[in-house]
Amino acid sequence: MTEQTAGSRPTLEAVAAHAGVSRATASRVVNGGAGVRTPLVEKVRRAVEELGYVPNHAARTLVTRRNGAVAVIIAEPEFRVFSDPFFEQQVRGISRELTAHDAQLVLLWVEGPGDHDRIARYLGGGHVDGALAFSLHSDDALPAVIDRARIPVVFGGRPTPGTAPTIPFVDCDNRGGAREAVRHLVGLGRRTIAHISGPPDQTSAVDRIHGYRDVLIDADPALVCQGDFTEESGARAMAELLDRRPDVDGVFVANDLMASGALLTLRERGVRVPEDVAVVGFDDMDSVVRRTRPALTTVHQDIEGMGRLMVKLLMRLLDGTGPEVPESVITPTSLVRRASA
Amino acid sequence: MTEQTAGSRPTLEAVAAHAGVSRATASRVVNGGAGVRTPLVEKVRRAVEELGYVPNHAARTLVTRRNGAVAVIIAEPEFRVFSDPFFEQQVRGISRELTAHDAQLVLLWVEGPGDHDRIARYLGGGHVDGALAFSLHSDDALPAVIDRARIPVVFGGRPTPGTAPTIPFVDCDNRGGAREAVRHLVGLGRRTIAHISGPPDQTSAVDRIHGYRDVLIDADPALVCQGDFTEESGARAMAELLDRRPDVDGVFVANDLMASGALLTLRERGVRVPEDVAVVGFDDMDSVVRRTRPALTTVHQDIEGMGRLMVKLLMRLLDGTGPEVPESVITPTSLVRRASA
DNA sequence: GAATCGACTGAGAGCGCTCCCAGGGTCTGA
DNA sequence: TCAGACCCTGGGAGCGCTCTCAGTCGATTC
Repeated sequence: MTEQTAGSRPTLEAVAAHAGVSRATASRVVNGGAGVRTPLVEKVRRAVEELGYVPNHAARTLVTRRNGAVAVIIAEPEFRVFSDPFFEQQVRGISRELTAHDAQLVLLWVEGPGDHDRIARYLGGGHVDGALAFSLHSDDALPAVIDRARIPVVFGGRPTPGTAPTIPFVDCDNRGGAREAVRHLVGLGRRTIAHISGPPDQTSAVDRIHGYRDVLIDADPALVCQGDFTEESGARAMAELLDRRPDVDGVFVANDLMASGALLTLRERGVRVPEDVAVVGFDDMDSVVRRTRPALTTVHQDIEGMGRLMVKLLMRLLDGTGPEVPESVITPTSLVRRASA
Repeated sequence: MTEQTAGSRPTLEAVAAHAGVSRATASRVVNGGAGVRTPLVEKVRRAVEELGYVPNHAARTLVTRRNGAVAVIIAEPEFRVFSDPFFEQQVRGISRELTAHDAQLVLLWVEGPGDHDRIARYLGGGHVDGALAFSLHSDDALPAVIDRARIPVVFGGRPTPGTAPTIPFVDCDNRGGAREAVRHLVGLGRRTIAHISGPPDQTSAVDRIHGYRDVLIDADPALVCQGDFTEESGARAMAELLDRRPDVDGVFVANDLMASGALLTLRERGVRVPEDVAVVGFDDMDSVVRRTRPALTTVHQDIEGMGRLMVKLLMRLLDGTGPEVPESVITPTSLVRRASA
């Protein structure tokens, strides 16, 4: 019996032969060695080492029905989602946690509805044990596509109500964070507090408005101006707000990027921050916060931690541990006080 | 949700039975249907449809020894490689081309030397057919790790000489592009042309200096000032250059980001661009070029195309088509003339 | 009309691994 | 010293698919 076939990699069979044990025993050792006597474990380990044995992943998956890979679905309906620092941090958290679980990250990049079929086929094809996706817009058909694949999925961000009710998600406490931001402004003695909101088809934006309204129940509707989460839109919204209500003395902006834009407008108009108008952002995005003048007071969320949490939730789903449909997780936010408010 | 086969998914066997053919015939149809009579093809197709059959990837891989996945190795020895627009574009190109080849992208995120073992094991474990990696710094041990895995690999960017001699790469014509940039400055009648270079442990930076020297053989060494590819370093280098040689009337900067910094310094010092000093960058990075004043003349490279090319090269390696060791590809660059030179 | 040929089809042998189950060895208690 | 209990170990049966190879069947040719 030849031990090592030239060319191809050694198999478990070869390791077993080399160690003088059966394939079953070799397999046990390779998978942790529980229930195998120490001397045999040693022998097998040595054989593995000497032969440079690496388990064949496909063969293992075929019988275990587990392949140790998780898909991360990144949809790019618009400009540069991928290089968004928010995404980067979340994906990093996911990657780290996945590594800790010895699972692999398979990137599924969706460029449009034309890809949905491909994605569905892939997810359904048993290539991955589960998937992580990000809920973006309410008109996105992706959640439905993913749902159809019938594999465990966890969302990053709360999906639009009704889109995917059975899928657990991880989101930060957008509403609570917004409330805290607004209360902080109130606590500072501000009387006329405006809100620059994000696009209404994203739940995070909607939740943040709700948080604002929770505190300021009777606020003048003219005090809410909508942006689209970009810096320019924040600048524009701030200008409009200033025109509508020159008496504004506090602004809660739905994200840091727009807050940065708002700060620019305020400076241009000669409005002092925080003396005349106090500004609070949301996200505590490092790359933005570092460069605003004055330093931005904002609502911090642990983005990387949310990524890790998504993986943990998914792993629980895969293990079958915990409740059948694990409840979603809302992570806490905290206000970071800097100079702008 | 719907009923569908309780528990496990239908197998080829089931499809065959449903269609009244053998497993072999069903397999042929699923894999293109060549050599099967039309009525049978129809029958099998219908069975596949009705049963919602999806091939089991692991089983297929087990016998074909091909798994249709390619690893993209992203090393992050420093701050935010991932959200770098350069990377984003390249990865997008890779992703698109991979999809066109029906292959899957597996992301391998390397966070440090501690991960090397994991990566090596993964690459060697038959999880992927090949790998794509980016050569970053000369002191990086990653190329060696990858080389040891003995699977087809293609690099993005030329590796440091001696690191991985047998691995093909895709790089743009850094030297030629640099030469064109400098010649353009010469053609503009500039006499004292400086160069702001990148970090010397990256081949792209080295090649660009070489290109500069190719044209300006006798240039004063004081005309070359080193940066680290960041905007700030470009600003600093420009300041130093101005101090050393106030008579400078042209600068070739090794990348756009540093060029943007240089432009800032020039403006601060009241030096007119391009009247007093003409500036040429490198990369034609959209996000940078769009915001410089004046608009930056720069050397364009097709980054997404390079990503696609990496995949094409790898596919050729996997197919066994073409030469045993395919030669690397150097993509052309082109000068984009804008206002700064 | 029979022989030859070519085009399809299907049976069966694995790919490399895990896991069930029976059998053998060892250890303990009487 | 021997039976019974308990551990280990190894044989063997697949996991679902591809692929070779032999066999079938209709068509073509003389």
